[in-house]
Amino acid sequence: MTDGRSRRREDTRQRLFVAAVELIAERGFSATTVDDIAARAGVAKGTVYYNFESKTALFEELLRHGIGLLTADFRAAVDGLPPREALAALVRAELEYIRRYRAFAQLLLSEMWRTNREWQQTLRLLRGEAIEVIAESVRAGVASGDLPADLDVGTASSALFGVGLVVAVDWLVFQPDRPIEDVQEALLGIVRRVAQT
Amino acid sequence: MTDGRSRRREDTRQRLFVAAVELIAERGFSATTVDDIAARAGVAKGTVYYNFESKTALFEELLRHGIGLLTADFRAAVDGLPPREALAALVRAELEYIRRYRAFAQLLLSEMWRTNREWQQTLRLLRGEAIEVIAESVRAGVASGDLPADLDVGTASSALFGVGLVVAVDWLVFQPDRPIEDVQEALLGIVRRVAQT
DNA sequence: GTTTTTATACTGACTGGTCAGTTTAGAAAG
DNA sequence: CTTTCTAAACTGACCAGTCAGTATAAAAAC
Repeated sequence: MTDGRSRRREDTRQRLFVAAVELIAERGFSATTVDDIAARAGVAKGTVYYNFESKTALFEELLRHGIGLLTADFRAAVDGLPPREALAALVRAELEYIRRYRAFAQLLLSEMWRTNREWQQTLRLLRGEAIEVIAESVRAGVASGDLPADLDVGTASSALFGVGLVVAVDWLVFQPDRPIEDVQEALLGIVRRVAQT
Repeated sequence: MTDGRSRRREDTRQRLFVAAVELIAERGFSATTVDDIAARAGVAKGTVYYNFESKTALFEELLRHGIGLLTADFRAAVDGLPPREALAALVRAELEYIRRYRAFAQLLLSEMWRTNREWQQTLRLLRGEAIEVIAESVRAGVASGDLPADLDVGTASSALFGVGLVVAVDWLVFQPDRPIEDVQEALLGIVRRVAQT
């Protein structure tokens, strides 16, 4: 199944993803040209269109791929943990992810709350999947009494997700010298306080 | 001083601001055309260039105008208040602002953490001015012992600013039916807890 | 007060360039 | 002998910015 041909192809697609994510994080989708993406990936323009339907399709697959990884990390992080520990693990996982896929996180932050774009629907769905993992832990915690009973599951989950994203990206952009541990500690401290019953 | 001519011109500029902010919030800067802006403002394309140097210049002035209003609101909100009350007042002011200038808030969220764009410098400066108002209250609170001594002023201030923006815009985009008071209460509750000495 | 002049505000067709996407003939990899 | 990629030319839509000309309000001249 994974013969040399499809591995090679997967490699090319990966290089295109990396090139696209970096450029789009910097300049935004519309300001990034297909020629730029191809050049940075070290590939001919035709190859982009051999591997993807269109520029938009490339971007949508990129979103699917990136958020898919994040969701998987979230699932792995909470696996088997009780609610309060699960929340701490989620914060750690999110920051770790953002540190590793910095450009993708920046791109997400820029596109997440935009309306009226073609991929809006896709993004909304994917966001829902990632947040649902958080929501499961919050829901369990509220049910078991480990978390405040008056906590609104939906709001708390999306707030946790969004706050991690902003604080981490803000740190990456405006105070890149500061060690990530500081940010993680600050965020964990906040979550711990808010989670107090 | 305010003769018919300059009043008319100011009117046109205002209409262009409103049109531009709505379109850019939806589609982003690059995907918004000058023709679109002119059409929505109900003026000819040439008028845009009569009133502004370029598309980018229009956007930069828009940023200045919008963040200027926010900073002024912040100053008015904290005026004379002791630190802890000042923080609550800032949260209220920020949410009130976002409710009123919804599109601008969305635009800010999308463009704030982008790198390598022409207006990046301007935006960074303006962000600094707004956050400095928050920082003054935090600093005073830490000094007087009203706020935890180990609170990092810079991080806390920018986190407060960013969190308000994200939570509010997330609410506007994904749960528009929910009354703003809920969001305000939730946010105030969090800030109160975090601010505990 | 009516006419002429001037300054300011605005118009919209036009231009030069850019960019997504296509096409082609062929090379390289498997 | 098929799949994947290359290189380069090409098309057509779209778009930022320009410019010659028009409209209008106020000031100047009569």
